[in-house]
Amino acid sequence: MAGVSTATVSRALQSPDIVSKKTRDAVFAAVSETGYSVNTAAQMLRRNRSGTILVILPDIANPFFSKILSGIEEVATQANLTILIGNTNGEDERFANILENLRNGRADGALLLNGCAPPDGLLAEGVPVISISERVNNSDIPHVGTNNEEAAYDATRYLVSLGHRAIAHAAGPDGNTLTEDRFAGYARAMAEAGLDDKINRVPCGFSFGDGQRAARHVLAKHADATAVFCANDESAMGMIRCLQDEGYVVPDQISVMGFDDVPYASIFQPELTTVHQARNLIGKQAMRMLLDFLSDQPMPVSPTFLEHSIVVRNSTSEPLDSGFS
Amino acid sequence: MAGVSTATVSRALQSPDIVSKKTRDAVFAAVSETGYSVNTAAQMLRRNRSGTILVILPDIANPFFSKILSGIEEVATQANLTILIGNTNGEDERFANILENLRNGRADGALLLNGCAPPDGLLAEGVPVISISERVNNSDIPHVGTNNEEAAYDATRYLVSLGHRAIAHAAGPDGNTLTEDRFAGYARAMAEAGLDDKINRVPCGFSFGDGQRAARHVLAKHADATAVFCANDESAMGMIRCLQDEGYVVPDQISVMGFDDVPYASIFQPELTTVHQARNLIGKQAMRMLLDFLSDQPMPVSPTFLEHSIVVRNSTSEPLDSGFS
DNA sequence: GAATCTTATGTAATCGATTTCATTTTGAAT
DNA sequence: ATTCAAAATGAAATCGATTACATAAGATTC
Repeated sequence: MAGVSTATVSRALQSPDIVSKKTRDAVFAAVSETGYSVNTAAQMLRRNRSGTILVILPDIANPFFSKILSGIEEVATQANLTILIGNTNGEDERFANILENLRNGRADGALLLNGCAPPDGLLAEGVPVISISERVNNSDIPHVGTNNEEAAYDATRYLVSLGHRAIAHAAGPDGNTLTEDRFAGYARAMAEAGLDDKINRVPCGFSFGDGQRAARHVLAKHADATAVFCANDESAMGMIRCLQDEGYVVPDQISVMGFDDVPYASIFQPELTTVHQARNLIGKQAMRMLLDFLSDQPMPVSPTFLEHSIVVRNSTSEPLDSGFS
Repeated sequence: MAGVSTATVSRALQSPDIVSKKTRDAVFAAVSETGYSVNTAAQMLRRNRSGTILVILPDIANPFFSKILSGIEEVATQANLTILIGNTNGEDERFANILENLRNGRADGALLLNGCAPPDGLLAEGVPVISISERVNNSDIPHVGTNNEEAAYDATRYLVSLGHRAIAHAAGPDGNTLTEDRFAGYARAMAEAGLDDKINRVPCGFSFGDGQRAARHVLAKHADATAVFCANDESAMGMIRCLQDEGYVVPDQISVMGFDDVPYASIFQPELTTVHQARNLIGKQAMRMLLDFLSDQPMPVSPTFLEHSIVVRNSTSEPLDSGFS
């Protein structure tokens, strides 16, 4: 004890400026002497704040999320907030359990990366939540991410500008807003180029294996395609690998484009042409918005979109005149 | 309120069996009616337990850690524990901040995946800690992982068994126990095969770029090498890519072997021959041990090693008689 | 039916930090 | 030196769940 009351200790630690220099020094000295550390539980209880925000994602191992996470962490750390990561694994029960953290006070707010609306009643009243990357359908949850429709439009236009006409789209999993947004952008660009009759939506998915399967589908049903725009990078790599296994040369005979620009996109052979998302910035921006909510700032109603860009590498080129044969 | 005291509510929720069926039902009814949720802060304060364990790792984005994490999570979830992830980014300051969670009561114990000893005094007294994967030098922290010396020995023996003689080792970063253990296993296998004079430790690192740089080193200084055993998969991929860029064919002219068996090892071309670590089991085992500590079981003194295995894919083959030229 | 033992519940203290309110100290102004 | 405002501190209530202890209700035995 430094000869002062606990009240003064608390003040010295939380708002050093309202305490006289003399006692402040005494308190800090005692703190470092004893190795005292504020008890978080008591603080949480009294303040009715946990100083923690919950990040909910479907799969921690997915490299797509890692940069977003770093962005979130950066801002959270600056603001002295802890982040608690909840891995849903795509399971509703896990999701529900994770949301419990908002009701029992373990977290003050949440960032939602799994694109699922919290079931009715599971979301505590007035708890700030922001969705990232994947919009949540039919909900008024504020959103931060990439304008997927626009980005897919740009990607498709790029392929068109190379001279491609028969461009297929390997779409993501059904019931996912990313899938719909990206398909819409693709379809718009195709229509605008007068290629309505070339619009081909190939059912695919987001995994490497999905891409391989979709490649066989393309070869079987759309053999005239000279380019495929895939819903994400992983499926694009699967698509390419399967095409190569079948003896096709990418991009000479068929161009393949991805979406996301994951770290591996530039290591894969051929290096992947793709749509770059500003993942770090998305994370930062979302976290900043959540901070605003936590200090009772008003919520924006329209989604916040961050810049995307087309990254041209070696998986796309001008088509052979005849298409591949 | 269900007509009972708060004490009874607490009992009904925490140990349903010591409460009469009638009141138990009444309490549960009231709970689901009101959507009541136990306040974690108060519970933590009173119990002097957070029900949280801290997982400290250097880089959340590293795919090597993801499977370990899933294993940890599985066991933790079963035991009704929350896991808090701390990302050090390799920075000491971050590390210190993260350890603070053990002293302020936010977490009850920790799993250490960064291979760094907690600085003196920063580790709260009597807090259980287990190191995973990377041993912590000069410390008595219990350990769970792969026997790296043995695994590297097995890997090297596999290359020897293919007929290789001039086998270089691209070692990991200095000052890392993994680096030393793996080099030791390599050296032991080489010596045992009468190849002491062929032992070549090439400075490398764990990243793709490190592997590329090390490849140039090998070409420049050890042109007789017919095989390279790399410290991990990522550097092995970099090594292969650089060799390919220089016009060599892997594995025909030179074999390259990795370590870890990360997800990408089987997608990379050529598919990577590597050492598989039971990462999920390692995570599970470590978490189980931590649970034991938390319930005052004694700690094991010797490290717990889980099975590893050699996964043969396409980046290794028998050497050309003459080595590459 | 009384005595005894079990089981179920309530009362009240407790965990540790924060904060309102009251009190004391300091400093400035006259 | 006196007065008054401002600044610094302390006392005590509070957050919500748990639990030792006390008491009440119920079951069991004779």
